[in-house]
Amino acid sequence: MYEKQLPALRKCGLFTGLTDQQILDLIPCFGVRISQYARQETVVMAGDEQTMFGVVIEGQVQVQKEDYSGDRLILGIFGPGEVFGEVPVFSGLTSWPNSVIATQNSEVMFIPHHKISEPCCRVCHSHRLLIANMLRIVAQKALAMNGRLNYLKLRGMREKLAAFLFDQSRLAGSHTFMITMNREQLADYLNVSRPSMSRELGRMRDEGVIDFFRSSFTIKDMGALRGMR
Amino acid sequence: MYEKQLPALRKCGLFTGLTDQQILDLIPCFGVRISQYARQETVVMAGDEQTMFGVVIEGQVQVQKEDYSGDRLILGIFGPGEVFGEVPVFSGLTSWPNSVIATQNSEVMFIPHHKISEPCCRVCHSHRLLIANMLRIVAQKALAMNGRLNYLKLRGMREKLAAFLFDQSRLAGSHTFMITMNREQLADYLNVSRPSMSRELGRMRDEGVIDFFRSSFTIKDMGALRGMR
DNA sequence: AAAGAATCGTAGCCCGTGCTACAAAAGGAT
DNA sequence: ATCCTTTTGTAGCACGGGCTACGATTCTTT
Repeated sequence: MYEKQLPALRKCGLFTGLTDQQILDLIPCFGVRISQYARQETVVMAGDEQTMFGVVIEGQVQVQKEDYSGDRLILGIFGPGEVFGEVPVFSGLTSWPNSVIATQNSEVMFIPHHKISEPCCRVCHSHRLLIANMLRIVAQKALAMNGRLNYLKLRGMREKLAAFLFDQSRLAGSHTFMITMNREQLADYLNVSRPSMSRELGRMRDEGVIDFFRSSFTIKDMGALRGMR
Repeated sequence: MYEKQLPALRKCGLFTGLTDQQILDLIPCFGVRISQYARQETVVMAGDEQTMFGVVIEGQVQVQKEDYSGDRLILGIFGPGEVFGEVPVFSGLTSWPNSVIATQNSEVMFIPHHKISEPCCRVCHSHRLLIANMLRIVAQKALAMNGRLNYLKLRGMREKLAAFLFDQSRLAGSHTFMITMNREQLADYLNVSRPSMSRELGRMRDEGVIDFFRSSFTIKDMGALRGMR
C-alpha cells in the first residue's frame, strides 16, 4: 500500500530524514485522501473549506489568486513531492484563500494538518522530525513569496524582465536556458499584460541584450541586463 | 532577570501557552542578546550574517526591501511582542535578506534559532509547545505576505487604495479609523509614489467616497469603495 | 491531411501614474 | 516666540504600459 506514491514522497521535504519504511508506516496513520485530476481541472476553489494540505504525487498544479474580473496572479507552480496549502492551514484558516488548478493530469495526496501538529502515539519518535520539517517547509515557502515581491515591487517592464531573466540564468548556471512558463503564464507571474511584455522582449532583442525563441532564452549582454534591473 | 521584558514576551506568540515562570526559565537557556536602538537607527543591514531572529520588546521596527536606487518597499512594521527575521533563519538562510530599521527608540531581543529547532534538556516539556508555536507564527507570517500580494497585484491606484482602506475599516470594525503609517510609509507599502497617492485620495474625497484628515479616515460610501476594489 | 485551437509577435491609441517642483501646515528645537 | 524640519496637498508634464485587434505560426484533433 502506498508503494506507488513512494517515489514522490521520498522527494517531499516533509519526510526528510525518514526511511522508506518509516514513511510507509506513517501514511496509514495520517488518514490521507488521494485524488486524481485531469488537465485544466479545478483541484480546490478559493473559499472551499480546508482541513488538509496537499502533496503533489504526479503531474503539476498551479496556485493562483483571482479577482472577480478574471484577472489572475500565479502564486506558485508545484510538481511531484512539492507541498501546497500548508501555509493557510497552519495559520489557522479554515478555508482555502486561493484556487488551485491542475496544469497536467495529476494525482494529489491530501494530509489532515492536525496529524502533523498533534502527537500520534504509534510513531512518536518520527513526530518531532515531522514538525521540524514542516517548520522548514513553511519558512521556505514564506521566503519564496518574499522573492516574488522582488519582481512585483519593480515598477517598469524592463526591470521586471531583467530581474526575472537574471535570476533564471543564475539558477540555470548558464547564459542559455529554458523557462517552464509560456508567455501568458509569465505575464501573470510578473503581473503585466502579455502584449506589453512581448513588445518589451522584442525591444530587448533588437538592442542585442537578449535572444530568444519560444521558451529558450539567451543572455547576450549580461552587463546591460544587470544594469537595467 | 528579564522581568523587565516579561510584558512584551507575554504578548509574543512564541510563548503562547506558557506561564510567566516557564518563560523566565526559558530565556536564560536561550542565550539571547538584547540591544537598544535610537529612532532611525539601523537594526540589521541586508546581507549581514544571521543566526538569530528578533522579538521587539519596546518601540517599533520596520522591515524593508531596498534597491541600489534607494527605492524601498515596506514589508512589515512590528511592535512589542512581535517577531521578525524568523522566516529567513528557519529557511536555512545565513544572511538577512532585508534591512530592518527602528522607527522609534526601541529594544530588541535576539534569540538564536537553533535553540528553538533543537532540543534543550532543561525545559524539554516546554519545547514541543515552542516548536508548534513557531510553526504557527511562520505560517501566519507567510499568510500575511500573501495578503500583501493582494495589494501589489492590483494595477490601479484607486484599486490599491480602495482595497487597503476596505481592509483597514474591516480590521477596525468601524467606518472611521486611524492608520499607523504616514503618507510616505503608506506609499511605500502600496508601492506607489506619494504625490500620485495624495492626488487620488483627494479625488476620492471630492467624489464623496471617503473623508480624511491626516491619519484619520472615514468611509462615507462603502458600496462605492467595495465596487472599486 | 485538413480544420480548429493555442500560442506568440506586432501595431496604434490613450489613460494613468511617476516625477519634479512648490506652497501650506504642523511639529520640534533652541 | 522664532526658526528649522517634517509632513501633506496640488499642479503640469511626459511617457510607460494596458488594451484591443489582427496576422502568423505551431500544436492538437479527427
